[in-house]
Amino acid sequence: MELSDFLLSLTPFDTDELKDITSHFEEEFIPKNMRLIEQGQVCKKLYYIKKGMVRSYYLKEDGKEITQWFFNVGKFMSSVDSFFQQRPSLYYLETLEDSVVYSISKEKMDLLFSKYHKMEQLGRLASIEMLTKVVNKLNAIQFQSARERYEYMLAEFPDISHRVPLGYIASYLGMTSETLSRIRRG
Amino acid sequence: MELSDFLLSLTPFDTDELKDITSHFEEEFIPKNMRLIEQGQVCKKLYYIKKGMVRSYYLKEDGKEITQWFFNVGKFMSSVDSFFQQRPSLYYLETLEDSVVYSISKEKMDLLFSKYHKMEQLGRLASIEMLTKVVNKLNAIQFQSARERYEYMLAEFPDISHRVPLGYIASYLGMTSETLSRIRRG
DNA sequence: ATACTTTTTTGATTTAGGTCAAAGGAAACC
DNA sequence: GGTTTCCTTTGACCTAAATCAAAAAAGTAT
Repeated sequence: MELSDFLLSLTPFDTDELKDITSHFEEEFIPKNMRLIEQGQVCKKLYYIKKGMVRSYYLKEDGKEITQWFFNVGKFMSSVDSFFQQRPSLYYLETLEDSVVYSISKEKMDLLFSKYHKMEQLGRLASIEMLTKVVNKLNAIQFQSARERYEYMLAEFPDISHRVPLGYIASYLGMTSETLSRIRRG
Repeated sequence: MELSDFLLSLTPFDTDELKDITSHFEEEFIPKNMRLIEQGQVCKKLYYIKKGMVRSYYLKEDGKEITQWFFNVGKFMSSVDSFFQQRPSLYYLETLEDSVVYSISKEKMDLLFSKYHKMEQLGRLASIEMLTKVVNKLNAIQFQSARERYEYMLAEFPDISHRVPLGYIASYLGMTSETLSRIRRG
């Protein structure tokens, strides 16, 4: 989906507004397995994913990677609290495929927020949408068996489940690769 | 904290705006153990907690209550996606103590959102704050031992941890009452 | 205070899923 | 094409936490 269509799906901008807003984004081509931001850095950009896929992850004390979220085509993506509060990111962001994204800096985003009332609305709606999804995952993780969690994943991200390494999905679901492998076997 | 101070802490409203906004809220006194909304109902109000405490919970298939969140004094509280999307709530909301809240209907809230650009901003900031907290909990739950999860709880809600029944906290943390009791023993 | 209900604690037992280790398979690289 | 490295699968074993059950403690109501 094009950025402008995505924006329209959340808030009824008129053509001029849309043109102005999208002009603040920059297109970037990012190859597979590139980091967009490092743990500890302040996240400077918010991204819209035009093509490809991205994950956020962090390292546990023992050095193990924990995948925290998958960001699919047609969504905003960032290390959210790092971007909005401009503090060090707890996560890495990394492309899982060759990707095309539109990026915008915090300064430009703030400018759009203050210029357009509707842009604030969009920000609010997008945040609530994200909040709903995270709460969903939390419920899935909190009291379900490993198998049920995998089924939640299949329902929530059907396309992703077979496009990324098993180990990433396992840690996203709070289980080991071995367990997920056994679940998939049946 | 008074509602107006809370609003000011997020967004710099001027006095007239603040007066108008707070006038749309209604004060309500709600005794302990009252339900503010039922699972399956559309949530009609957003609340600010002036005094007291509230929890959200849902019932698993086997009838067990799972506490999903604790809402403390000085915060907004609602069945968020039910309120904003006006669809059936997945949760109950129930007071844990005699409480005083300020409530506002969806219609009035939408009116304020469209009247004041800054109100949208406030909505966005409050959503992101909530999002950050839920993500925190998710990380705690996803890969930590029962004991570590309890320690997260002590850090995040120090005041709550000893004010509500142990069973509520246990299910909030994704463990049984027995396990939490053993953890507390030492 | 007394009886009744609900919550918490404690102990014994079970089990889902983790850990460790090693073998197959797939990608990536020269 | 053949190494090398990484990823996934499989098996054996172990452990944290669940379940079951029953006693103790704390609340609530009469």
